[in-house]
Amino acid sequence: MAIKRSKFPGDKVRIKDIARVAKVSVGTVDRVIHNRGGVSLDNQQRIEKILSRMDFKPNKMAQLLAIKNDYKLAVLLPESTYGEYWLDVIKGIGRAEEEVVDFRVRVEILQFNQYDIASFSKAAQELQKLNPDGVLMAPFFKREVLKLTRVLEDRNIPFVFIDSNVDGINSLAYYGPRSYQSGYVAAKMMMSNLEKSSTILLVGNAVGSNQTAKREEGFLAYLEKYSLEADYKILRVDLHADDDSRNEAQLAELFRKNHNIRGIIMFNSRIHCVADFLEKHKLKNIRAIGYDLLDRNVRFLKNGVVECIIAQRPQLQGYYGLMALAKYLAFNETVTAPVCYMPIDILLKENIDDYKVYPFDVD
Amino acid sequence: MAIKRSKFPGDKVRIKDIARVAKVSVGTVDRVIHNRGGVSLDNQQRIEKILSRMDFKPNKMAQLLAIKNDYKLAVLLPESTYGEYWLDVIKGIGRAEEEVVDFRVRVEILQFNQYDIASFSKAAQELQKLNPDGVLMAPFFKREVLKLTRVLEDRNIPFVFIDSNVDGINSLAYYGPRSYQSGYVAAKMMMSNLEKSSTILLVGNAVGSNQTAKREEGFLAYLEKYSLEADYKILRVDLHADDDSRNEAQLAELFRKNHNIRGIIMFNSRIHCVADFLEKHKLKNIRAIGYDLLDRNVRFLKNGVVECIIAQRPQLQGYYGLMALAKYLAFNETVTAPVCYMPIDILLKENIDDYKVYPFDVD
DNA sequence: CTGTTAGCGCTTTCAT
DNA sequence: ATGAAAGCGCTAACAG
Repeated sequence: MAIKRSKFPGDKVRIKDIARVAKVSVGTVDRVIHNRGGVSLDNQQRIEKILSRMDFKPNKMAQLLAIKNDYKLAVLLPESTYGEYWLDVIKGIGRAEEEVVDFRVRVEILQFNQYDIASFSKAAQELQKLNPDGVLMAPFFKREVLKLTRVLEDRNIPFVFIDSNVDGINSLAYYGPRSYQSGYVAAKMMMSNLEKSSTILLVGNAVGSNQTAKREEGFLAYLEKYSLEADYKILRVDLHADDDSRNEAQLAELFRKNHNIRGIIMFNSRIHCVADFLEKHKLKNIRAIGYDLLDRNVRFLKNGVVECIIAQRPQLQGYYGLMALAKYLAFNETVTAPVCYMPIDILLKENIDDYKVYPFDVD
Repeated sequence: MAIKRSKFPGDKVRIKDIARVAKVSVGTVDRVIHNRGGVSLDNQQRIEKILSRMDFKPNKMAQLLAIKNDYKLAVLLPESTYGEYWLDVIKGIGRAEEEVVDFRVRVEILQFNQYDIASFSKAAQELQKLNPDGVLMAPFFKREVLKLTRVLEDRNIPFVFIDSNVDGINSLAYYGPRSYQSGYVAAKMMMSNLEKSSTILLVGNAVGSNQTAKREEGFLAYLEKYSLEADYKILRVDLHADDDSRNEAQLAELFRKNHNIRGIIMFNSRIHCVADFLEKHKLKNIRAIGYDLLDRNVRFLKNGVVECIIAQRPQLQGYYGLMALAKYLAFNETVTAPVCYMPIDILLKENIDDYKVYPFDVD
């Protein structure tokens, strides 16, 4: 299909125009635009006035063409060993990178083991050696994070948090969930029409992350708010990240001892483990609710073993995080939403099919 | 905060490099890159090979700086008289426009009365006079749409549909909801724990749009699928777009005659009318479900009068629609997802607060 | 058919 | 403190 074009309306005001009006050279105008100094106070002020009067907006193309520097962004994330959650985050980062690669922004990804402080420190070291122009990170291990951000602040390197926020640190932006609130939502989904005096099983992390803990808090807060604790029996158990057979034994034991389990909520992303168990033992009529759209979770959502999954847009977190840095650095744009919480998405069998966030994605 | 920069790695291959390798001038290379013809077959093929071997990627900045044309996109949408739904669409368009305005893409918005064919035709006429390079439209009035798209196809002007799709038309892309499915989801939300043998009130459009009809179909399909029709009494009524007092009378009448109404689903975006009524008459314990996050609807969601709102990302539709055109025209990018259905978002009192789609939005 | 060249708007260096 | 001019990579008009 041939592409038609219309003439460009020559309305934009250029540096040259400013220079002509101010009766100075483009060089001088450029100096005041960028506060490079070396301009007489008189000229300085006069040109500034003209600049704003004529509403000068630099042409980004020309700017980027003329500038010879590029921006190196470092990304610090957990490895994606335990489910593809972090892969989704990286996908979003990749999409953002594509959009800004033409603006001389490059991205380097560093990963660490989310259960191993030392690996975080090591990655943080590497990051410092990279000497990036900006950093995007998931702040695991508060102490280490503080150490790192202090260095970054010293070097005037801006950084953005995703996944969870750290109080008292002046980051450029935070894009992530409100875990407490998402636990609250999960409770709502769990409790609507759950048979009274039945048992609800809460499953947590053996390793214990801040995020799952907060979700649980939110969940319990809902029960309390609507005074539901008395009507149900609440059971609590921790499962391990990798020991499947042990987990299965644990679940079997629980179900043997409790015949009235009607609801299971898993606060981390491994509801599929529970679903595996339920499916294998043909346990029906149990409402399973979990987090994060891992493929295995989605499968169980679609076949009805899992009732509901709460999601928090991992892709979007990565995308927005990187874009915030890129816009801040390459476009000199201020970040208008320094703190932005991800929507708490409620996914059911019935609405999972149309749930995609990026139509321009490759897959 | 001072911005640090690292050196740009001089890795990019330029037209000049290709020319040197091929022992021709940049002009010739440019000709084959753009298939402008006038190149000997020999050179043509040789240069093409070198181009791909050296993985030449044009520098967009330079390109956009050199090109003097701009792209004029026309947008054809309903007026936003009846609630701010279309304002949200426009907001998304505005955001997209901002992102591409530096790439010489301008946007002109034309609006019509969605209840008046003639106004659509008139707007379509204007649009043709504009002679845009691309068109984004909400295809109301199938017949008229066909007329318009035929003209556009004749002139090789690409167009994108949002809000609803038109079968048998070869649009560049479609971004919108699956209304049937969203009705199905609404039914799920309605029926979970709804008291048996109670009455459900379905409210439709007096004017009747395709979209509301499809939502209703989906809703009923759910009831049928789970054989719920027998357990409930289904009542149906149409309300009018603007006649508030008449609507109120109608509702009052219905409630007088039916004392067991426990659920109300409104298939258009005016659940707030129903909510007004419920609030005024202090009718509690009735599950009201509706569509679209108009401010008035959200208010009732937050205060608990409305239980659930189904939303379909109007902003995103506008944003993606415009971006698809812009990328196609200004960036020569193919549209990877010609048909993309919007997520069916389930909003409750508990998750409405974090529901925003654009962290970079002004508001 | 092919090469040359003058921009596009901005940055930056080098004189003055 | 200021101006002139050489690019950045690409396009397009013009000359051969």
